[in-house]
Amino acid sequence: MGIVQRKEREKEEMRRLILDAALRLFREHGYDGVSIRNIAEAIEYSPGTIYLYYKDKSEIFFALQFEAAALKRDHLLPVANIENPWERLIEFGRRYIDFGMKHPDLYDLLFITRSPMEYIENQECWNLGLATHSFFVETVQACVDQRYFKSTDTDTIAYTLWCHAHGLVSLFIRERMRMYPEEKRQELAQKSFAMIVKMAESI
Amino acid sequence: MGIVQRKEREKEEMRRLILDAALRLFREHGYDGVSIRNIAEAIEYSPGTIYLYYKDKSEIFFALQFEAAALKRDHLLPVANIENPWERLIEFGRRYIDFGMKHPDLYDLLFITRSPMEYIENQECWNLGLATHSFFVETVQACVDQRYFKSTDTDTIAYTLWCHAHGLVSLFIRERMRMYPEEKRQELAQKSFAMIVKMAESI
DNA sequence: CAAATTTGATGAACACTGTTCATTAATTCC
DNA sequence: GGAATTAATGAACAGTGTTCATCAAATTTG
Repeated sequence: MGIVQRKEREKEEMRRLILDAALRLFREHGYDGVSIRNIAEAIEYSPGTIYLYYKDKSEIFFALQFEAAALKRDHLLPVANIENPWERLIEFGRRYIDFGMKHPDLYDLLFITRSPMEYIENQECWNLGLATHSFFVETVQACVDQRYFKSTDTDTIAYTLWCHAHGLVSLFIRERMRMYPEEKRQELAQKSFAMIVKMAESI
Repeated sequence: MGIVQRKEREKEEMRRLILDAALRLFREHGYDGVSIRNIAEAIEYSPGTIYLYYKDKSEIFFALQFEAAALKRDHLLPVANIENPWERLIEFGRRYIDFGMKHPDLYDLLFITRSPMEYIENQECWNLGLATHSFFVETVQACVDQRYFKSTDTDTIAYTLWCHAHGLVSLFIRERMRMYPEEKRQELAQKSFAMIVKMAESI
């Protein structure tokens, strides 16, 4: 009776096929620049078939968003092994920015795109992001506890650092740094990270 | 021979009519959520008429983006009267964030939305933004000249402050602060601004 | 003033979009 | 092998941006 297992596997493969094609196309042309017919054509199936695996276009987007959140968590996970909270915090920041730079499309999906996620909640994805955010705030809290900062306002410190990192990544990937030559942008980003770390030392 | 003037005026009125309707609709439903037919219906004209005044949908977007840039400049303009560069810088930051909070749709248009502006350049709008950005960097330079900072790396200082402000505004208006209760968000934003100012004092 | 010309607005048409669903083909079960 | 279930199809519907021949009104010309 391996049939039901095989069917399950085939269904999973098909969903994988759709997701991979969709991510590639979203990457290249953006959410609105890609049609269900485009995805169907890419995987050599008819448009209607897509709807046997995802109830609509936004559900494909949600699935990708969830994967992005998981990938981001995995990208940040190694940080948890760093004992010293101050070093952990710095490495968290470095890796957060690194993730955004390396996977602009995924970062976009998670923190910038408005597409569908406006009204419907992508609950499981949100929970994943929440966990990562909690870990971040806890790290800041540990720094506060060990007197790495003069201030004891954990939330504001965490939020301020997050603003900087998010601003840095999103200005970068949404092309709002065109006043600086290509090669200067990366350099500025690195120097700015170093600067915010220095600044953080004196909060 | 006032006919040509009247026609010119009528043409301008029609463009105004279209832009006002478009901005209202974009505000409510986003760029992609609004069709040319929606705009046409709102101003009680046929879809084809729109194309007599704007060559395509993206040109309407560009026109709005330009107006947003002008509005932002006007919002920041009073700052130029502040003699002391440090106070000028702080007030610039406050007003920048204030603009983003008060006009999320316009801020979005200028710094987040990707819609068309990807490949085609909105040159005049870009120039306006560039001028504002130059003014900002010059203010930082003035602070550097007068030894308000230990660091002399004007570009990195300016960029770091911009990252924070942009991150703050864009996290806010793209609803990525839902882990904090409604009333806490505004408070966090204010505290964070105060904190970055304090931090800046010790760069 | 009437005729000719220019202008402004129209809405049908084209190729596209997301989505649904009756029909068909393949597979599984008995 | 025949019945029942499942998977895939592609036509159809209502929407999209955009174009364009057509028509009516306004303007210019004779």
